[in-house]
Amino acid sequence: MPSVTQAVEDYLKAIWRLSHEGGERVSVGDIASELKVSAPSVTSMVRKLKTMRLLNYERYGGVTLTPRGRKIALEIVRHHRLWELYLYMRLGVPLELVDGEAERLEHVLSDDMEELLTRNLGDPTHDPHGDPIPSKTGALAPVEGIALGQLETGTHAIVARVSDRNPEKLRYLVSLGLLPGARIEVEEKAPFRGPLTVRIGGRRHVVGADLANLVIVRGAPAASRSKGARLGPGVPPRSGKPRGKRR
Amino acid sequence: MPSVTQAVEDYLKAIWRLSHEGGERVSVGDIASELKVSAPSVTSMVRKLKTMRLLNYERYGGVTLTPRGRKIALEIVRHHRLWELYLYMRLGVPLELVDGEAERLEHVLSDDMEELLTRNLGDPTHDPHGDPIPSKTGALAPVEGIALGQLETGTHAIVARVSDRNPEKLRYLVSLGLLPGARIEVEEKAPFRGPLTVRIGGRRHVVGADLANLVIVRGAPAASRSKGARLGPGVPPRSGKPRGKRR
DNA sequence: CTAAAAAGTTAGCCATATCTAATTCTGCGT
DNA sequence: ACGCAGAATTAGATATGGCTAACTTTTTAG
Ligand SMILES: [Mn+2]
Ligand SMILES: [Mn+2]
Ligand SMILES: [Mn+2]
Ligand SMILES: [Mn+2]
Repeated sequence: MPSVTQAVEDYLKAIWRLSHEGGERVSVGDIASELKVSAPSVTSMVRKLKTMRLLNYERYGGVTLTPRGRKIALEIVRHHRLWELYLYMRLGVPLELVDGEAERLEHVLSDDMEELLTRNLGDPTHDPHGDPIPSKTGALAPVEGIALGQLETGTHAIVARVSDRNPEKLRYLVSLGLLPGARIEVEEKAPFRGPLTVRIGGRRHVVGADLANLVIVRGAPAASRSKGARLGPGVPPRSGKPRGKRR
Repeated sequence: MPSVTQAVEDYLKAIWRLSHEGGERVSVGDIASELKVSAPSVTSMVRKLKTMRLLNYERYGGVTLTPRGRKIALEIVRHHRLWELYLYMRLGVPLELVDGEAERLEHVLSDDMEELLTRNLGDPTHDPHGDPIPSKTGALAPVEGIALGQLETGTHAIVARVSDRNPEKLRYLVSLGLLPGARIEVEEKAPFRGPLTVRIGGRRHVVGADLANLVIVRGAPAASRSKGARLGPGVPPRSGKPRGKRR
């Protein structure tokens, strides 16, 4: 009987993320901090979601998503990441702002619009932070790679993903040029979780361990020419025609 | 103390429209039908808006917007029309669908995004139906022109505006090519609110009086070169024209 | 093994926004 | 001038989602 409101969508998405994509059990307290609401609010919502058969829940026992709940969560994640990419590529919204904007837009995306967005972006697979975009059917590519902080001195790599949980930190990472597609080399790594000296596009930067662990990298594909270079915003701000005529 | 929620925004926008852009008094009943809610809902909302000093209201006396209320209404109208134009021009959303989409998106547009949208569209002055877009400061160009139904036989004109109140009718008008920028000629007008025979881009159509009054036209600027031709979507959305291909 | 601490739940409120049914105004027609 | 029909308001209820304070269960540490 109850309907899928914006609050319901945000809860399901939060639980999906906290359970590391839908598997593990999630505690009431974690949901509360993730969504910045009180624990009683979570208990009450979680009981409602149970009656809607969107998650499994026993008192004092944490929650897991049902297939139906996961389906809705993935749909919202898809909306979120499509909007992020669109805003970044086509409207030139700064990377550290796209998450906040998408947080509201994700609840406002009709099927028609989703289709148009998808086509306009050429069936994209990843959002501008490097997170995979769930397919319409709910398939989700795995996030491959390891944390920058794990790399040894001398390693070359390409940034695959940057966490967007903290806009401040993301802003700083962006200012270093440490974003998806960037080629990097670890010039030095101090021991005991020490900072890394990283070469990024000509410049050298020292990056603390905490920050370095927000960045996921994958091995550089030999020293060939830039293949995986994710393009920045393609916004020639008032160019009439969106390039490719879709077939 | 109460805040400007989505409901508040929709009420203010409705009142603004019903009062013909903010002047005349509006009755509770009219607001109720416009928003498709019950009269008691309106009474209660209107009392709240009064405490927020967004409108003037006395029991049994109808309402008018205060300057603060009008300011918010215009901001939402601006959002609405910017989104409409953006969706139409850049994403290829069919004209008869943009209003519905914008109805939700209008509540989700940060200042940053509004700025980007505006720039991307080149400081537009009119939405795709031909309605003026309020400026950031609240200035609004007047709607000039007369209803198509008023024209006499033999008149040439250019469509300035098409009402979007009814998606079905709009869809039909679009199929006739009767949209902003179109050059037309009234070939014949039957008396007593009779239908018009109109030449639109090569083709001849018969348009009933009711429909004809949804279309506002202005005089054709001599028979010079097409100046006012409002461009269609910059997106060749997989077909030439936004021929709505509903599922 | 047991007693705090931490986590979670229940109880009771509040705010927002709607509705139906009952009541009260207002303004019009006779 | 008055009564009545229609418009508007009041009364009372429902649904959603959030909060604090108080209580209960589980977990952890000594
Ligand atoms: Mn993201
Ligand atoms: Mn959200
Ligand atoms: Mn419109
Ligand atoms: Mn709206």
